[in-house]
Amino acid sequence: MTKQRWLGKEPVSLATVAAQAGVSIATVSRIVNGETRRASPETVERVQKLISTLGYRPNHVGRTLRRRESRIVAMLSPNLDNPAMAGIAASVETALRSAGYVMILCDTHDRADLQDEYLHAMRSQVVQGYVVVNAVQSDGLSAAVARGDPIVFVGRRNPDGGGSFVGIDNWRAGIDAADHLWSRGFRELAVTYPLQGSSATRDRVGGFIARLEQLGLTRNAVRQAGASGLSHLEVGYAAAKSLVDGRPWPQALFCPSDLMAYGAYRLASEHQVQVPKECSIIGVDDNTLNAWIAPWLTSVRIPYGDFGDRVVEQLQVLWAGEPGSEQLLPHELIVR
Amino acid sequence: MTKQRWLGKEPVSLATVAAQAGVSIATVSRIVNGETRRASPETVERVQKLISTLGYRPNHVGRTLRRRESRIVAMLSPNLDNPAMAGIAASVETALRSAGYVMILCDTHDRADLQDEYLHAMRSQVVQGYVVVNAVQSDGLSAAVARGDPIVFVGRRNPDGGGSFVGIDNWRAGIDAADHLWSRGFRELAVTYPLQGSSATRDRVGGFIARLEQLGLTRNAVRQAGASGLSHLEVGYAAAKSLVDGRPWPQALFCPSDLMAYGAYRLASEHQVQVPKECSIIGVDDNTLNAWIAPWLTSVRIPYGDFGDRVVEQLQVLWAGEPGSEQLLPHELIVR
DNA sequence: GGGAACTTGGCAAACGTTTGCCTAAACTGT
DNA sequence: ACAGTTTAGGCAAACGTTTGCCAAGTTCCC
Repeated sequence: MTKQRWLGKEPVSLATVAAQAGVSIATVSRIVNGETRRASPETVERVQKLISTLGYRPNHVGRTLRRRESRIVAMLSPNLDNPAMAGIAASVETALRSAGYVMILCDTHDRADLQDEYLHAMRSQVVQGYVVVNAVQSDGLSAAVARGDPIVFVGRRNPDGGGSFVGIDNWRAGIDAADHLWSRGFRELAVTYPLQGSSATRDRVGGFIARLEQLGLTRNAVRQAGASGLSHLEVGYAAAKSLVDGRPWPQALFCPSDLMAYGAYRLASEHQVQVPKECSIIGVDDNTLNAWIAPWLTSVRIPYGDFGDRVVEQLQVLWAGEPGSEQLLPHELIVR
Repeated sequence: MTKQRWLGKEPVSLATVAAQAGVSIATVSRIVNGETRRASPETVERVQKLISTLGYRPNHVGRTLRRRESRIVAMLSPNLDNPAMAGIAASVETALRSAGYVMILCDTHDRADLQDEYLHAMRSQVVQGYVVVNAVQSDGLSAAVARGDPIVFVGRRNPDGGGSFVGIDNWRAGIDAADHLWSRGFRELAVTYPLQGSSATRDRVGGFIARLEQLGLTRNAVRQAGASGLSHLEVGYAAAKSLVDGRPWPQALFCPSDLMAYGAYRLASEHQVQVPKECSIIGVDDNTLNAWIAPWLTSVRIPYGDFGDRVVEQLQVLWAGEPGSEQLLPHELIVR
């Protein structure tokens, strides 16, 4: 009794409308779905009036069971606290909505077990597709891919390879960062990275170093330091610490994410090192807040706001039974 | 054919398992739900083995239709891009998950029409409850409240009054900010606010001004400026601009949100005004990033990470048929 | 040995939709 | 007038579960 009060006092269904209108459920269903040719104009009008006065709304659960499509898409994201992830979530949500879908959001905390748990749970919910941001390797994911479930990978590629992907050319982003610093005349360079890095951060760092070698720096001339930790903020701080431990700060430091750059910045502040005067820091993401409170940071802007549309495009491709593709969006170096 | 490939090649249902096991659907259903006393130990084992080898997972849609509970909760939030909102979303998601629910996330962009559209859509999805962050007044919302739908309001109270609420004592937060600045000896004070402000920001500003009057400042001694705009970042910038237009900067400035404080900070930077040396800025929220890149900002910390548990508590109260209550969480002034 | 109680499990009705098929009645053309 | 077509709408099966009720068979107690 009290348990189902959430349904409203009057769970008005097709049957309710049909009874009031004196027609069959089938007829009401057809009218609801716009198939007006199967009923006389008077019937249609009578039923439509009743629908609006009774406030009838099709029950999606019944519809899903019958039609076998839920219009629900699951998004699995690691830590939503990361502004970049939140940006992706917002963008995808908006794009899905305008395509008539709703999004179930799952925070995997970057853990393989939680990712699997969610993948299972979402399958139970009969979701129509998955958007997996920064996927980690896991059995459940491999199984879903093998099953042919429609999955769009965002940020990181499918750990098992293949499939739909939306992101940027991370290697190229690293190259662009290197070119920028080089053209400014910096030669004492350093890079920090997360130890349990994903393909995305690895590529950024890889591109950065490879480019510098191409430009004439020896591999050892580029100082490198990794660290591990929960958040990129802490990773950036710790990595920077081990980088400058007892040594002078480099002229410029490349961090494969803005959060890591923030971590490095904190250490620089503690060391009274001025950014960017004494040490330039360059990150990746270009968080919205940078323009307001971190103008000292140069960053490779990733157009997260454009991800949503591409993700939905890819989902539609997969739903059509065609193979997905890689969508690389343009990034842009922002200097303030 | 291709259309339903997402279901997997073998949509294994109770019927599948039952057929293989040579028992009825009912028996399998009972075993799945742990009602083992209704079958012989051998049957139970045989069925359970089959369940795991076939990879059977209960279909939530069928279950929802029958049981009339979807274990889905809808969260309506304005702009997820705001780190505070993202923090709430993350916290609520985690709390819901550990209570066995999943969350559908809807970004209302602070628009009444979108809020209504989502409320309708979620009702169709037969969600079991709603978490509405910074609700705006709308017909659909009033209707949902009147219907007795379980709704927990977060951040802003129910515009129509009453109901469950999770948030902080905003008036008190304003008071605390005033006390802090006063105790530091500042007497030339100012405050900015959004023109189309919510009850939350109004209360913060109201408490701030009321306290200063109590302390002996006349109302006119507190400089005030409002502005409107899409984002609090821009509002903060514009309000600060109109505040200092041709006049000296105050000793301290209260902004009812961190984002507004960031906006004011940008203007201060453009005016070569040092923060906090020449002008102290105090915000509300205490964004995680403050410790890393905005140590100049004093802020009233809102424990967003604790919101999730309280929200779920309130939902459970509502589901039990009891009236919800107001949950005011403790805030804390953070000075760096 | 006979009723009571328990064990094991099946039947079938719901939950709200959608949709292929059927059927009358009305209309059309010749 | 009669066959053929169109119109208007109902029937019932399915989608995957859950669960109240019923029915045999077994055990137990006196």
